[in-house]
Amino acid sequence: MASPRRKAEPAARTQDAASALTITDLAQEFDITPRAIRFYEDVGLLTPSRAGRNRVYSQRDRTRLKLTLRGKRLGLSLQEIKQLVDMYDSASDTVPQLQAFLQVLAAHRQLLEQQREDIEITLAEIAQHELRCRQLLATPARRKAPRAAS
Amino acid sequence: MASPRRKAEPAARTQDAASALTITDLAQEFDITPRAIRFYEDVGLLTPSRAGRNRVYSQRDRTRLKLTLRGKRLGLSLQEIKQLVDMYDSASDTVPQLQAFLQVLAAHRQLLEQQREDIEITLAEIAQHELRCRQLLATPARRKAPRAAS
DNA sequence: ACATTGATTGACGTTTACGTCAACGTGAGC
DNA sequence: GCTCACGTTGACGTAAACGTCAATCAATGT
Repeated sequence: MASPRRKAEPAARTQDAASALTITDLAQEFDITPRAIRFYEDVGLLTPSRAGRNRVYSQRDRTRLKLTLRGKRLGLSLQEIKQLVDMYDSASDTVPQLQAFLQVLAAHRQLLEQQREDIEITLAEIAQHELRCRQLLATPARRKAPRAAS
Repeated sequence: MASPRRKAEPAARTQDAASALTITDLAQEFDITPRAIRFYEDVGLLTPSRAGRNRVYSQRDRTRLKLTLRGKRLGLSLQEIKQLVDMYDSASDTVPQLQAFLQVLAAHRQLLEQQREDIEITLAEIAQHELRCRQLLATPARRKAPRAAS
């Protein structure tokens, strides 16, 4: 309980050394549970190497995790996220592959543009409501006047 | 099968007449199933009146449904949506209520602003990828050149 | 009168995205 | 040698958001 108990790094076994991350490193950095990270691995979003039994995460994994969480904030399913992220570092080279690629990109772009519009509208409405609230709070306490707006 | 089979509208029983909507009306308009609409009612998002056993939806219900679906596109849960939508037409009048109101609005605004940022970033990346794809497709068929980018 | 069409009410099933718990291994430090 | 914190592997549980029946009822066309 007293000693810092750092994980000693056995002289960089096979990996890059410096960029090696444990599962709790990632969990803490992104404020999620190890369970979630393992689940993302099951889905195929992460593919950590192993040091014995333990998972070792590279910077590539870290990036993919970051993208994953961003996708989640946008309401995408893990499958959709995988589609995107896989393409991000696959760099296909055949013509039909590239065309399919473009299809998926276009679909996602449309979705995102729709979302952006929804967000703008909602933000505008929220601003309206905030304004009204503040005005009501600013009025000198006229209690309960259920009049219709003029 | 030949006759249009419209639902005759029994001389506007108790409601506004013109704005009366059936569940399938709504379902078709918003391209969802009646089941989903009933589910939204269970959650408390919709409160249709009844014509006998059948549900009758007002324009208010229609609006709330529209807001609901917009919320869903933004990845909000039905509970979160209910929070927002309920406030939209509740117009509380006590000071603590208004302050709580503002709290919820601020929270949602923050969430939406985060999302907007995520979307901008993702759209930018997608644009990048689309560009790269199109450039690859435009190159005069040099098959498989696994060179690193210069 | 009767079949058809549309709506309703349970009730159970399903998918997604993890949470939770148990049992076990394991290197570090005392 | 023992503990102990950290990690792993199942396995099962769960909440959200409906889907999918089945049974039933009600109005309507013919």
